[in-house]
Amino acid sequence: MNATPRWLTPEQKAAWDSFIRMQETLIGRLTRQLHVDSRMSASDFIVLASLTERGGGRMRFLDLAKSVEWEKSRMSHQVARMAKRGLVAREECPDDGRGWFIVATPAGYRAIEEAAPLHVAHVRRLFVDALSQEELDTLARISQRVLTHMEQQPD
Amino acid sequence: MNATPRWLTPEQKAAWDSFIRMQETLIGRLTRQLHVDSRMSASDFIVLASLTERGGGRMRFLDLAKSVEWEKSRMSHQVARMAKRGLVAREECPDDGRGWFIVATPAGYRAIEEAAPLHVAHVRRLFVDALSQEELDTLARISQRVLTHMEQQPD
DNA sequence: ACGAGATCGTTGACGGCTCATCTATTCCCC
DNA sequence: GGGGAATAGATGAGCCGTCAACGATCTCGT
Repeated sequence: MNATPRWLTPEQKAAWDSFIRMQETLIGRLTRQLHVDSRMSASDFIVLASLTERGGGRMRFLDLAKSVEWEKSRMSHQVARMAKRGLVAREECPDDGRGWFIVATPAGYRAIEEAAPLHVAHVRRLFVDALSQEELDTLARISQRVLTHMEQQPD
Repeated sequence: MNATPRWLTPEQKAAWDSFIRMQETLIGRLTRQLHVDSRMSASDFIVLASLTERGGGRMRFLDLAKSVEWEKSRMSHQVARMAKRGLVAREECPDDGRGWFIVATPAGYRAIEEAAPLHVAHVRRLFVDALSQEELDTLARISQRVLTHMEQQPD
């Protein structure tokens, strides 16, 4: 007895389903809109935003990866693609022969500065405007609770 | 005056950030866990689940796509991959020479039946168990509100 | 000073997603 | 019944993400 039930209750399933549906629809629309507006992927945006805001336009590779919570492999591929398109550049690191600095190029700055206000406008239009400040606070609290809970769980 | 502000308020930004972080972490962990447990992608899972639950194991291609709200191109690629791995098969449609039925193979049934309880267990462990039923209801209501709001917005 | 192990980052293979374009059929209206 | 528009679905290019394996450099104990 007290076995974990095999399925979710209808109420639990309803919550899960609507969360998943909302999240997929919202992320999908924002991603497509970002691409249409700015010819940038969500990954490009996040990397440039973190690099310029939190790193002053210049960060060690792994610090950059940590700042957006990505695995190094993902960041490595991403930086390679962005370097090819001229959004960032790699600079040698004098203190550590293995390492690199990733630098936002002028084109990278231009790209993020043009994209950011448009992106924020869509976030507002599709998400923020749908909810009251109280609902936003509640969602933040719930999200934080799930995050904290996950941190305590293995994998 | 009354111009739309360029950025979000700190409270709005906090809500947005924690939602995004939660959603990415949660989806990422569930996806990886599904692959480890069942050698299946989230897409495989969704398609097989919809096909077997809502379609009795046999559905017209576009009905299947609509049932999971995917574009036909995405579904076409997905079905091609799944067919190659033997999870589904295509059957000709007598009523419409352009169309196909997508059928879950025995291997497909086996795969979803093995994967589903494991997946649900992770959803419970990482998400449902983090929240009270009241919080789940609140999240469902908020998600629904965002969805409804998005439906009224162009693109 | 040297070797084991840790750390920094890259690479290749593979599957997944989007967009644009294409073919084959069916519908419908004259 | 013939021709144009709509519909069903496939295809190819290009980017993105994961996993596993790898080479290069650094660190630290002895």
